[in-house]
Amino acid sequence: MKDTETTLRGSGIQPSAQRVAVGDYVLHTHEHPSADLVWKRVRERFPWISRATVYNTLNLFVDKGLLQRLNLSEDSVVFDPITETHHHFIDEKSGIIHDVPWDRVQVCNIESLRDFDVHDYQVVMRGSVKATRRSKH
Amino acid sequence: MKDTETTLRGSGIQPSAQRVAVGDYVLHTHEHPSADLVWKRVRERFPWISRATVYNTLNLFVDKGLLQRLNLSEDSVVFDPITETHHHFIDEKSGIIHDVPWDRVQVCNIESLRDFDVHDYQVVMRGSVKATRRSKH
DNA sequence: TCCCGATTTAGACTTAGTCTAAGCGCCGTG
DNA sequence: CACGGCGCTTAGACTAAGTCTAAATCGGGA
Repeated sequence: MKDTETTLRGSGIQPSAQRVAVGDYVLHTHEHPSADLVWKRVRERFPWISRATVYNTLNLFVDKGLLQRLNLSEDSVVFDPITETHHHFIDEKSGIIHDVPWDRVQVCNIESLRDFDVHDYQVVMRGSVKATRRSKH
Repeated sequence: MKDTETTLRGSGIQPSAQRVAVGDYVLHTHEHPSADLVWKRVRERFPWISRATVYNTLNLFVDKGLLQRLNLSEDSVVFDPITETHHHFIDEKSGIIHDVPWDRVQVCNIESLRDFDVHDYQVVMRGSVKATRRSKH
């Protein structure tokens, strides 16, 4: 796992103890945490960190392109480290979000839309996880 | 435009003056309103309606399948009358959501996902609206 | 008409997130 | 080493969106 401090510098972010603590967790997780979950996770190691700092840091990471803010399911805004583009599948029962690799589905005719200049897109799927599915962790 | 009262009965909802007022607006709009915008619009005709009633009614409509709750863009939960499935395009500048007809783009290989049972999906696009676009209204 | 369950209401409460003002810490300079 | 300044962090107040509660009201069937 790449050194978080290096990653931050590479994106023009001045590292600090708090920012590295947030980055250590949120830039390497697959659990699609909400902002408050990030706060909780980071406090496990840095109990003194404040809520405002976590929010500021997450917003900073989003601005600098290290993190993506996702608004996929009800009642939750969620963060996802940016590695490569991918799709999302939401388990309707649990609300858990799974990543779907970019090349597993294809979207056609995006470029034929006359009215829109599409910079970015993804497929959002909802449904249930098949019983045979093994846990990803 | 189909009679709102009939639509409500058809979905097993007991009509009331307030519910019809909310339905008259929200079941026929294309402006993808937030809950508070619905409240504002409905109050233009029924100034005495309360916030709680609007929220209750919207939730009821969602439960009964008349309305879809969309979480597409930052800081907004938005309602969309359910007519037929369609995709969404979000103007990155204004945040305005546009409907994209279902057959304008195609998604392939959804059924090849071994781990998931997909009940429902859509393509969410972001970008800018081309200058030549005529207003839809 | 009366009654009972369903609906509506105002406002308190909760939750997620932002803002503000003060304090702290780190770094370069003299 | 002391100083000064800027940027980071902090606690807590504030805001906005939405839910909950308890009381009042409505409306349809016996």
